Amino acid sequence: MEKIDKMDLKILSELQEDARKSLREIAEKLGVTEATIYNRINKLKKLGVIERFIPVINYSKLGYDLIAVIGITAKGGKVVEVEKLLAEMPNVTAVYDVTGEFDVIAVSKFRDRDSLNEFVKNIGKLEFVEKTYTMLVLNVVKETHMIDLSELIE
Amino acid sequence: MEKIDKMDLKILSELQEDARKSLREIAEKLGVTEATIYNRINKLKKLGVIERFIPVINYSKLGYDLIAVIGITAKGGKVVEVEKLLAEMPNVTAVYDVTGEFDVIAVSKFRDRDSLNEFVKNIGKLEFVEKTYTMLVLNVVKETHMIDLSELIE
DNA sequence: ACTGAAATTGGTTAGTT
DNA sequence: AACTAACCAATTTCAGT
Repeated sequence: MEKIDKMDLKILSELQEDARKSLREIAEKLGVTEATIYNRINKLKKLGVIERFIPVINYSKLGYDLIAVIGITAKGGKVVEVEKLLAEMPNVTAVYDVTGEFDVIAVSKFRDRDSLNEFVKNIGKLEFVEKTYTMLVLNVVKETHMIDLSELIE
Repeated sequence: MEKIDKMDLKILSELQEDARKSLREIAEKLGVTEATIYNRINKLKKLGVIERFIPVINYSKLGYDLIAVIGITAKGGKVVEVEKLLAEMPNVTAVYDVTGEFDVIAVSKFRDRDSLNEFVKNIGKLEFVEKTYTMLVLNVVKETHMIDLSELIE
């Protein structure tokens, strides 16, 4: 399909600042018309570069105060099965297949200690799970979900 | 103004589906007027429940194909300094202060092996860093940045 | 707090260069 | 691929309840 140029990256960068920013505002800033921005954003969605638009919610303010990073080792060759099970769980926000001591790293958020404990115990009991290593998050220092694109623009 | 009720959670849930969804659409779905949705969203922003709106970008399609989860141990009492340095780095998307073998877990994304190698080496050289453990991400199984709020709504 | 309507601003489409 | 221009839709404000 089509190629991503600097105008596209600039639009992405504007949306990173505020995804509800109006097309008109972006257009003015980048010196093109609204229709151009409109078409470019549609192109980026079609290409799958923009997957969706989401609110960044402070889940802590909704009571989700407990975060755990969990390392999991699967029983021989069963990594994919374990990952699938983890990915289905609504409290799990990230599942990474990784190299090293663990096969999988999962990030999960809970409203109370009981839910977290139950979750960890259940994972440990899963048929294909060899061992788990739970790291309780004491403080979220950074969580942007984004990469600064400025190095690609100039 | 203060407390978060079920209407607020329903609005958040609608925005999780699509943060650029129009106030009119949300209003119709929830059986109230646009102005109500408008005021509620502003309340949620003011309360810090909604921090911002962002596009979910497929960074892999922009060339950021290398992801690493890095465990870091800081030298005696210097955890905060290490975290601060990590948080300042543009390629680092998450920094968690954790319990266990490591003091800090960082997630970072790169465009090439050299950048990643350089990054890991630089971290290892930092004054306050005792040791690092790099887990290369082979596959992103899940990365939603969101928690399903339905358990709080009904 | 919510509504309803007015005023303002934004999104979308078609046609043109 | 981007612009103009028109049209329609959505956002924001505010008086009234």
